[in-house]
Amino acid sequence: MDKFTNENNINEQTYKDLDEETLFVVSQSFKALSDPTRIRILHLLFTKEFSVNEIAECLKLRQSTVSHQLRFLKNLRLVKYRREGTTLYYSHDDEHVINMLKQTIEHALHH
Amino acid sequence: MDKFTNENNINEQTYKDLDEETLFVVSQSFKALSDPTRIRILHLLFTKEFSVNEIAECLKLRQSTVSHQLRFLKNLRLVKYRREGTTLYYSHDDEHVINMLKQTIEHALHH
DNA sequence: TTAATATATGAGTATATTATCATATATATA
DNA sequence: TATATATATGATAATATACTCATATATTAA
Repeated sequence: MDKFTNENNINEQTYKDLDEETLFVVSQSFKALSDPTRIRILHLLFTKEFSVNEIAECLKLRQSTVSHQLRFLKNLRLVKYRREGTTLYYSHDDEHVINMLKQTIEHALHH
Repeated sequence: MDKFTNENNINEQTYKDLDEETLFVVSQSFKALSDPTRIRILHLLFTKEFSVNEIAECLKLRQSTVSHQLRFLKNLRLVKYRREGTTLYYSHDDEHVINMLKQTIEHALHH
C-alpha cells in the first residue's frame, strides 16, 4: 500500500498505546498507594520522620511488617532514611506521590 | 490520671490515624490505577468513548478480560457507559482520578 | 569481646488478583 | 420466533501480595 491509494488510512485513528516501561512505573506508583498499611505509614510520615519501631508502635503493627513495607517504599524511592546509632529515621521522599496521596485523602474525607 | 498531674501528657504528640472508611476509599482508588490493563483501558478512554469490543481490539485483550475490568472500574464509578443497540460505549467518569493518572503518566514520561 | 537494641530478611501460609474458557443474557433483525 | 451480535458472568487456575515467625545482621556500649 502507498499513501496515495490507501483510502482506509484517510481519517484513520492510530492509537499509541503506553510503552511497557511507563506502564510499569505508573502501575508501581499507584500500587504503592493501594495498600492500607502503606497508606497509613506514608500518612504518618506526612508530618515528620519516624523510626521503624515508632511506626510499628503508632500504628499497632509488627516490626517486621513495617520493615517489609518500608523496603517496598524505599525501592520505589517513596521514602528515605537517615541513621542515628542503631536507629533509622524514615521520612517521605517523593513530593509528587505524597501530594497525590494528600489530595486523594482530602477528596475522600469531603465526599 | 487527671490533666493536672499527668506529666507525660505535656508535649505528648497524639497521632490521629486515618479512619477505616477513608482508608478503604483511598486504597480502592489507587488500586484501580495499579494494574497495567486497567491503566491501558483508562488511557485509551482519555480521548473518547469506546465499545467493549473496540477496547479489546485496540489493546489486544480478550473480550471477557475487558468486560471484567470495566465492571471493576464501573463499580468504583471511574467509567460510565451509554447503550446504542447491543453496543455499550464506555467513557471515563471521574475527573479527579483521571487527572491523577494523566499527571502520573506525564511524570513517568519525563523522568 | 560480649550483650543489648534496632532493623532487615527468608520462609511459610493465607488471601487476593488476574486472565481465561465456557456459557449466559440482552438486544436487534429477519 | 429464530438467529446473530455484543456484552456479562461464573468457575477455575496461575500468580502476586501481605502478614507472621524465627532468625540474621548491624551498631553501640559495657
